[in-house]
Amino acid sequence: MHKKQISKAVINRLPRYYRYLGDLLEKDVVRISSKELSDKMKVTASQIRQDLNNFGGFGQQGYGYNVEYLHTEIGKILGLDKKYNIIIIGAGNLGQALANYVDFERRGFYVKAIFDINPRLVGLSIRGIEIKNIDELKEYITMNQVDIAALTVPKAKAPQLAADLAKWGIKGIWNFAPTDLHLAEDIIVENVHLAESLMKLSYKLSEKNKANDK
Amino acid sequence: MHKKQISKAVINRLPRYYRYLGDLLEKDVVRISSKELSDKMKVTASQIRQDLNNFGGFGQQGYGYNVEYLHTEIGKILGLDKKYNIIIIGAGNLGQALANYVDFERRGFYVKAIFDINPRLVGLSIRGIEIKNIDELKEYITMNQVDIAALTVPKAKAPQLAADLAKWGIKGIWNFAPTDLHLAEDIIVENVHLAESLMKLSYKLSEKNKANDK
DNA sequence: TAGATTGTTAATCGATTAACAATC
DNA sequence: TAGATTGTTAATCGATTAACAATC
Repeated sequence: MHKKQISKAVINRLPRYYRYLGDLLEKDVVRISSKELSDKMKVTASQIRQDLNNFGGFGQQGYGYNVEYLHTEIGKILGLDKKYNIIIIGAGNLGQALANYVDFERRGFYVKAIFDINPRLVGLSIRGIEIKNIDELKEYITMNQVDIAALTVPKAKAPQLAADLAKWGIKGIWNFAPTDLHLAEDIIVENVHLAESLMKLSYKLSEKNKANDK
Repeated sequence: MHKKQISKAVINRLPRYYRYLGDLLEKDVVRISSKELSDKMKVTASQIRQDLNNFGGFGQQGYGYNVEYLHTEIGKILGLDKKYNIIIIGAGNLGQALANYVDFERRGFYVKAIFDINPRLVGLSIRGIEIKNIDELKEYITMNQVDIAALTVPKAKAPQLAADLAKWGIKGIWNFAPTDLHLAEDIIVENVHLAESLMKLSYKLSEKNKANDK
């Protein structure tokens, strides 16, 4: 059976749908039409229906979509019905911020350990999660089920570390280092490049300035 | 004169070009062809040439591109030749992580103040930058030139705060709150939705699992 | 039933890739 | 000059939007 590949553009929009549906759910909204949702989200109703129908018919003619049901189904598509064990590598400010972000657990992402190279940080705890020495990383991954490693280490350290993580059996890397990790393609990498995000903001600001100067 | 609008896809790629060129520059690489760069970046040479030619002819036939020149020119396109004053609103973990991220200054982004509602944080300093009471926000913005506000506050507070910031004359918002800010269109918003990034990773992981189960 | 809204096909639009003449 | 590589046009591909029959 030939399953049509879902386009990347669609996947990128799914978390946003999920967020809006979660917000509606909190407001006890029971049903919503693609038109109503399109008004809220500033996208076309057609796009919403096309996107959802990549995964199945979640709506009902003449009625629209049941908010709770659609929220749950998109959650399943995103894999949020599963639990993931995360380790954070790099206990700097960003690593600590991630470790403190309790909301992740609500979505099934559990931070199990933090690793750092700095002996002054090793032994400390964040939210009850111990900072371990990075020397113990290999053994930890081998002995525990770890699904995701969040990489908040300096750029220079990231590629080698990522290669090691892949070798030791990590499945996914949430990469915050400002570099691309070129790994075997069965290792999933999701990048968060803050500097690039800020540059986009900078671009848009200077575009606006140019427009105003005219 | 009719200036062709640059597509969003192109803008999104510019910071990545800038990063690769910066890396080449550090390695003292003088020239690079679109073909060589395409091999490194895993994109087509054709796309690189198309992207760059939206902004002008930066290369030379038979030679390629001068790395330093191209780096500088893309920097100008991105507005990195200008200086920006940033304030951070929300001195939680993420706000503190941003305040500590020295590298931003290298690119012309200067963190001038941090604001928080929590009286226990007010008065503390991060890298010599004082945490002020959020009550002083309006006056600060009015009295100082502030270009960008990084918003690292809880979701519930973000929309009202963003509306206030817009009213008080902020030009750009770097939004880390997991919500969309619907503001007048002359206010530039750049979102960093960490939870959505993690969901994409989750999706890709569960896709891989499904493929393996077959 | 009549009205509303989906699911889905077809049309349009835009982005990417290929190809090659221009030119360094 | 000959070889290399750009800048740019044309062809292809994919994503978005429009339209409407199906159906609740």
